[in-house]
Amino acid sequence: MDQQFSWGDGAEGWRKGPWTTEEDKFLIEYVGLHGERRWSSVSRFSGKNQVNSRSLNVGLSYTGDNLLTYHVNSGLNRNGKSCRLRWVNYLRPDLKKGKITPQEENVILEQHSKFGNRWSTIARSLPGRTDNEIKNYWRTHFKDNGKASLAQSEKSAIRLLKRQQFRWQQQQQQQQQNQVDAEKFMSLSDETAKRVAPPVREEISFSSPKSTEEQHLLNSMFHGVDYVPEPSTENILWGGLWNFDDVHAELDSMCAPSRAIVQTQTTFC
DNA sequence: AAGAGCGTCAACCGCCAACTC
DNA sequence: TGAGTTGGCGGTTGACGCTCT
Repeated sequence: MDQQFSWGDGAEGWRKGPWTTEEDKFLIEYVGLHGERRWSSVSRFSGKNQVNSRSLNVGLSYTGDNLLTYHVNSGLNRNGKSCRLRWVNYLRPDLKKGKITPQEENVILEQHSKFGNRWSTIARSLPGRTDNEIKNYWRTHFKDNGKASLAQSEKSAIRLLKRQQFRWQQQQQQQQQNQVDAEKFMSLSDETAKRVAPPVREEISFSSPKSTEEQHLLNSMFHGVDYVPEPSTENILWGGLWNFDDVHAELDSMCAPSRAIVQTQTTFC
């Protein structure tokens, strides 16, 4: 959280830099009441949770004499553009988090060949994906493909594959652990069910939804729908990434186990 | 072990079109 | 009708974490 101090305030007094969970909460509350418009008035809006809202704009600034100035305002001390961007790219409940799937990758390639760098146009073909996300994806995966040497592509691919295999192993371990836990829980549940009070909805701590699960939790908050985790599509992506024609044979053999995983996951989905 | 390099992504900037008064 | 405001868009930057050398 100390990052916010390094970014400091903008020339016009607007706060810049990473958003805090409180600011997110405030913005969500604002959009819930006023809809996705009048972004510039977010800064003047005071939420119903006045205590928390006030705490949003507690800022510390360095004055130059080893003094930290403490200032409190009402409203969200962000400019309209920043608010809109945060909402559109991160807080919108219909956002789809997680990796770009091969299908989406194909759409991006297809649309980019039609429209070029018109990211917002491309994004309309991919519900739940933002122009920023697509832009970043394109830059990361395709932009320099023409320039990149084969050796670099291979190195990059090997590195990515290793990382993916590592993650998959971790996922498997986690699943096994979850299964063990679930079995333990089930064996205990019969005994405890009689003693436990009616299920209490666990309070969601409001943090930035970094993961798909967190994003779904946010969706639940908006729509009152219970969150049901979807099977991970992360591995499926690799089917798409490995479509490059010039991938070395060595990589091919390395991919074999990974492809088996992809197959399994695909049938699961 | 440590620094360099790379990938990823959130956020900012500047421009421009649409809207409002 | 023109000036000011607002919102949308594409480009760019910077931080962070991971991998490589």
